[in-house]
Order: sequence, then structure tokens, then C-alpha cells
Amino acid sequence: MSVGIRHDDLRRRNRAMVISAVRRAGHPSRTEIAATTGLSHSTISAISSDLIQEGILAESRASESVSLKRGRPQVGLSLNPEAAAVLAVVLSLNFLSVAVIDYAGQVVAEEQRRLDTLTMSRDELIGECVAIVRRQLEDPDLDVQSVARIALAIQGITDSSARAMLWSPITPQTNIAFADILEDEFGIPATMENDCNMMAVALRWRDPDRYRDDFIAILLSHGIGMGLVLKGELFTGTHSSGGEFGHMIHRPGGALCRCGRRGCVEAYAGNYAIWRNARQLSENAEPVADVSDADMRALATRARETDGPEREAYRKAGEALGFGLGSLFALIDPAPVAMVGASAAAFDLIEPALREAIAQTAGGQHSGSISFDTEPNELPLIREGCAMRALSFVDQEIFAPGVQARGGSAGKNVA
Amino acid sequence: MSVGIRHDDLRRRNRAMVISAVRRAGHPSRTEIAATTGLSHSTISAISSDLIQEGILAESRASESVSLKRGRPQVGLSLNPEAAAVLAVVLSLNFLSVAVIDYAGQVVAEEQRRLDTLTMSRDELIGECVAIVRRQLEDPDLDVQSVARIALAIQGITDSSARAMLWSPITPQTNIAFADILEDEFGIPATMENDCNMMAVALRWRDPDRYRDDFIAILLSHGIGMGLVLKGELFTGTHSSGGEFGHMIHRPGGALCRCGRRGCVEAYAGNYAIWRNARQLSENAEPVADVSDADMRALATRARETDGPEREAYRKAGEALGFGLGSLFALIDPAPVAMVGASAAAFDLIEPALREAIAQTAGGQHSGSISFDTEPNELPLIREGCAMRALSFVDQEIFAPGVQARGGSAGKNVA
DNA sequence: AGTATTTTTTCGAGGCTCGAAAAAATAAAG
DNA sequence: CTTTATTTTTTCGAGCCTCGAAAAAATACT
Repeated sequence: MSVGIRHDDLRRRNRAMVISAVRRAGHPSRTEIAATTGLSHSTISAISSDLIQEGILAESRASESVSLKRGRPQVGLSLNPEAAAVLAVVLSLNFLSVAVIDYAGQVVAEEQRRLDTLTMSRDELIGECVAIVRRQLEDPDLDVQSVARIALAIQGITDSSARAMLWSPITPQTNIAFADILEDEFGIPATMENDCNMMAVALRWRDPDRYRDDFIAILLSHGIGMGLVLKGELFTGTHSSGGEFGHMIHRPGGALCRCGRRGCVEAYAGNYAIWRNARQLSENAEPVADVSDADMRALATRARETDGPEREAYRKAGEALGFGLGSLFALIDPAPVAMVGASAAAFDLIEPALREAIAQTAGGQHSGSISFDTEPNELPLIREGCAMRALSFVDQEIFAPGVQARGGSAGKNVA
Repeated sequence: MSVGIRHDDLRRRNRAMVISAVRRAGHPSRTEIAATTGLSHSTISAISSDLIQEGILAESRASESVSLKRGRPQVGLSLNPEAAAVLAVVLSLNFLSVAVIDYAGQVVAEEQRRLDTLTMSRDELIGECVAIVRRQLEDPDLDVQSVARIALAIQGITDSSARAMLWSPITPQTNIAFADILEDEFGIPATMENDCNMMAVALRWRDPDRYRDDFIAILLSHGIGMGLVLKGELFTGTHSSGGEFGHMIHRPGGALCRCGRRGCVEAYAGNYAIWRNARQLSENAEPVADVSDADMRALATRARETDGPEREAYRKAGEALGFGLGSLFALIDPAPVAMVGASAAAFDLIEPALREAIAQTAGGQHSGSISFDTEPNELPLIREGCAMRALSFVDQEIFAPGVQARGGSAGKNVA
């Protein structure tokens, strides 16, 4: 049962509106905020005055140019970078990275590290993550008190409450409650996110016009992942991170997938599958652990040059993706798609078969109008999404002092 | 951009909470409502007193027994049946029905009518719908002023704004804006709903324990349809009613589907497909227009008796449904499933292959725990869902007098 | 009849948003 | 350089809304 609205929730929510309006718009004036939120000028004035006093917002005097107009000039509001900081940690195959981001969204420090995730023990894996976070928190330039959130993204399935990794292709370990581990270690609220979901979050921030309420981000990499935004909200499963597009069934009983089952989309479109087909190996051949980006590029080059098994492998990948998307579109209606990851660079080889396949499906009735965008570099996107996710959380914590005042660095210091 | 919360929205929403608490609970006391909504006793007292004065709620004195306890007895609140009425219209293959439902949810009048939807012209189809509604509205026992909503459910695809039928298997006509037509004709707000979505709505009301936040209703009939509730809300596509489970691709390039494409789940599991396979016709054979329920029952009987092509046909249906559900579960995580419609009576023939197939998919990892429920009669369910949908809408209109006071029969008449 | 107990209503306090008016800050005009 | 026009922002009182505490109401128990 959803609960009634208390009187004090009202202020809390409207504060949130103001903060998120500022985060979205950059340097909006109070008047602009009033317009986008629909609240009255008096309310905006009261709320923003509070937020400034609390050190969350700051007046960014003389907002550049716009002194052309007549009356009193607008004074832009911006996020105070020092109001808080967050950590974005990204754990992917053989690679761990962390970034410290200030409240305004700027990266203030970062570190990257290669490791061998596939062979590491559970404790080693956890230890590396904890250690890389600790190194950042020990940086003397950073006010540890201001760190309000850690978001950790991982390639794999996470639980719907964003606490734990349930399964991941980058490690044989399962069920690691990273969020709890980090919280216990550092006393900072933490979440465990799915990498593809973070890609989607980032795309939304990067290009809100193109990726607004409904869109799909597909990771074309060793495996196939998906982040889905529907009706303006990240779509997650009911128990897990959900959206296991790569493991929808393309051909019942078909090619052997890395997950041990048969006929998944990934078993035709993942790097290992393209590799396997290009080598004309059996569909039952055990998936290889990793194919280097260089090898995949070579494969793509060869596929472009001659009409051999390499080209056919990409064709099959496109077909699998197309039918998979078609089935997906049958459920959710078509939406813009962003193809992310190394294999997105070979999308020219994939697209024809993909479009041909999708046109044969219920979801592909207007397949011509479905737009595909490519972004070969997934890591920056994932980190960016992580950061925005963590910052949005902070937005929702700092403005909720009615429930539990955060004793952080943003105390009242003026009146 | 979501809009800020105005001060008067607060009352409006809390009124809604109270009304829906009463609709859900039956005869809750004010104290019980306070408990479920989390609002204070004083607030509940004020709101319910308003609602009673406005004729929306009524005190149902001496709520049966519970005079066992000591203190002042609770006085149950109930919906005033005369506060409003709604019409539920269901249009399915060769069949049109309407029911008048009072505000408390009781059917007060109904009419059913056979017609030949497949051959009717556009105007005839619209005319029949308008006529059957008109006949109910002209009933002298009915206060036309009190009719606050018409909900029309149709088998087929509707648009996401619930205004029009886009496509339906029961008629060659497309794009009929039934909601607008009915509104123009009678001046009563109307909506156009998808039949399977209404099934899901009804299941939620019928058995809220089993069908709470996440579940799936699948219609096994001539075609295959689905209604999906995720996180407590009806899931619809972004442009259309969405959830075209029957047209997810089971086998690329496979059996000919009624929709003209190949390999859809429906092309294996719809009545016509089972019929086609049982007759050992080619997968390319044109789907028949209709198979009678009696024929399907005979088919099922024969399948149970001998291990022939009939049994194999049901096995194939189960397999298609299983792989389809597996792909669906890969996206949304497993959830309870209700199998509705005539073929649900033959679910014993379908289930083994279904479970075997689903176990081979990513979504079926715990396939043993997925529960299936069967309900052979879809029509009452659809009508019930329609009625509840319409009533919920009324709940949200009557309690919103701040925006636009409804001048209906529920005016203030005491103070 | 009196007491205990539970439900419901009443009443004042505290908050929040809103509209209108005032104040502030600038460009244009004289 | 002063005045006027214009636009943004703040101030202030009014009107609601919810809440907690206390009172009132209605019944069972003694």
C-alpha cells in the first residue's frame, strides 16, 4: 500500500525539484526554475535561499553574457562543487577504475588498474576494490567527510536492491555483496550497479534530446548486455538488475552460449561467438575466455575486405541482434538504440542483417525509422553513469533533512 | 520535466488514498484507514467527513459482528453505490457485451450480443458499439447523470493513450478511435483498453495476495495475448498497449503467423496453430479464421487419449510458450503466471513441454518455482478489469475538485 | 451506575505555497 | 547624470493542510 503524503514531504520534494532543475539546466535563474517546476516565484525564492545557506547551491554571479535585456539581470544558480563528493568505481574484465567526482560533476581524481579478474579469488577481488577506494579516500586533497556516496558498476547481474553482484562473466565468484562491504569498510553509503544500466543513465545525461524517455543501450562486447530506459525510468528486473537481452533465446537449442545454455542472442553476437563463427568452428565449441580488441578489429577488417566466413559471422550476429530486438520491440515498442562497446565499431557489418531480421518481426514494422547510434568506448560511459547515479542519490539525501539531517560538510554556516 | 507539488495537490492525493483504501478493504474503519495510509487520525477524520458529505462514501453502520471488543465500536466506511456508475464494454471476436456497474462495483445491468465482427464494415462495428451503450443509457432505472466513465476493452493493439484501437484480429478495420467516438456521442469520458491488460487488472483485484506487484496474465485463445503487471503497475508499451508476447519470435523464419510474419510464438501456440499442427498441415498453411471451442476441446480430449499429432501439437505449443516466457523472464525476472482462456483448460497438455523449454532458458533457472494458474473463462475477467479500471478513474476524478469540480450527482447536499 | 477501553472528533500550532506588492538591479531615454 | 521602464527577486499576509493532544462518544466489563 502506498503511503499518504505528509505535510513535510512537500518541502522535501520541492527542494528535490529545485536541485534537479539546477543539475539539469546548468545555471538556471530562479525565474527559469519557477517556470520548469511550475512552482511560484516565492516558493523558489524561499527554497533556493535555504539551499544557498546550506551550502548546496551557489549564486554564479554574472551568468556570462545575457546582459542584453533590460531589467534586473538574472542571477544563475549552480551546484556548489564542495557540497559533497562521490566515488564511481567500475569493475570490468581485467580492469578496475575509480574516479572522485565533486558535487558539480567534475572529476577531481582518478586511478585505473589492470588485474586478472578471471583467476582472482573472492577475497582478492574484494580486496582490490576496497584498496583502490581507500587510496582515493586517503588523498590529502580530499575532504573525506564530504564523500557522500560510492557507486560501483560491474559487468554482470546485480540484485534489484543494488546491494550485491549476483553473477558476473568477469569472475567465477558469485553473490558478492559489494555495497555492504564498502559501507562497512568506509561508513559511506554505497550501491552496486549494473554496467549497462549505467551506460543508459550516462546517455541520458549526455544527450537528453535524443535519449529522453525511452531508449535502449546495448553493449556489444565479449558478452551482450542491455540498459533500458522506459517512460523516463531505468528499467530493472523485479529481483535482479534485469534486462538480460543477451540471453533471450534466438534459436531454441542453438549455439552454445557462455552461460551454458543454448541459442541465446549472445551465442551469436558476442565477440566469442563472432570469433567462433569466423573460424568456422562448431556452434558447440566451448566459448573462448576473451578475444582481444585487436583480434576483433582484424576480424572486422577482413570481413570488410572479402566475403568469407568473417563476414558471415557478422551477418549472423546482426541476425541474432535483429530478431532479439524484434522480440523486445514486440514487448515495449521500438525505441532509439545506442550500440556501445568495441564491436559497435563494426556495426557497419552488423547493421544490414540486423535491419533485415528486425523487419521480419512484429516490433520492426517501422524498422526504417529505428535509429542506431554507435559509441565504441563503453568505459567512460559507465563511469559517467555511475557518477550521475551517485550524485542523484546525494541530491535526494541532502535535501531530506526532515528525516535525517546529514551532518556532512554542508552545515548551516551563515544564519 | 516533472512538475513541483502544489499545496492543494496534497489534499487531493490524500483523498485519493482514502478512497482507494476503502475500495480495497471493503468496510474499513477510520482507524484502519489511518493505519494503512500512514496519515493521522485527524486527517482521516477530516477527509472522510468531507467524502461522506459529498456522497462519495457512506457509513455502513454496525459493521457486522465485531462488537466483541470493549470501547467505542468502529464504524465501517463503504463506497456509496449511487455516487457514480460506469460502463464496461467488451468487444471480442463475434461478441459484444456491456455492463453497467455502480460505484461500489456491483453489476446493475448488462447486455450481450453476437455479431460477425470479421465481416462487418467500420461503420457497422462502430454503430453496434454506440447502439449497445445507448440502450443501457436509455434505461429508465439508470441515472444517466451519474455515469462517469465508459471503458471499452478490445482484443488487439490499442494506443498508449487509451484512445484508439490500432489493430485487432477480430476485424480487418484498423485505427478506430473508439474512445473519442464514444465521448463525442455521449459526452462521457471514455477509454479504449487492451483486453489482456484488463485481465491483469481483474486478477489483481480478485486475488491481491497472489497477484500483487509482479505477474503475468497470458491469454491462450485463437491468438496469444499478454497483460503484464510490473512493480505494481500495468506495463504498457510506449506507443501502443504493448506486451505483444504472442509475436515475440520463437523460431526465425518459422511457422506462418496470423499476423503475416513467421515464427511468432502465436504461430505455434494459438488455437489455429495447434489446430494446424494437429491436422499435420504445413507450417505454411494459411491460418484458419476461427476454431470453435468445441473443436478445441475435442482436440484436447484426443491428445489426452492417444500419443498422436494432437498431442504433438500441444507439445509444440508448450515449447513455444516456454521459450517465449524464458526470453521474457530474461528481461523482467520470473513472476507468477495466469493462463487464461479456453486453451487454459488444456494446460495439462501444454505444461510439460513448457516447463522443459523454460528450463533451458536464462529466465528459467528456477523454473520449478514458477507457478501457473489457469482460468478458462476470459470474458468475465476482462469485463471485471474494465469495470475496476473505470472505477479507479472515477476515484481519481471525484476526489479532484480542486482542478475541476464534477457537477455530477455527488454534490454537497448537507452543509 | 461507574469504570475502563477504544474510536472518533475537535482545536490550536506549525508549515508550506501562493499572490500581490515591494524592493532591487539594470538598460534605455531624456 | 537623472529619470523611466523593465525584469528579477524578496517580502509579507492569507489560506490550507496535517499533526498531536485532548476531549467527546460509544460500548463492555465490574
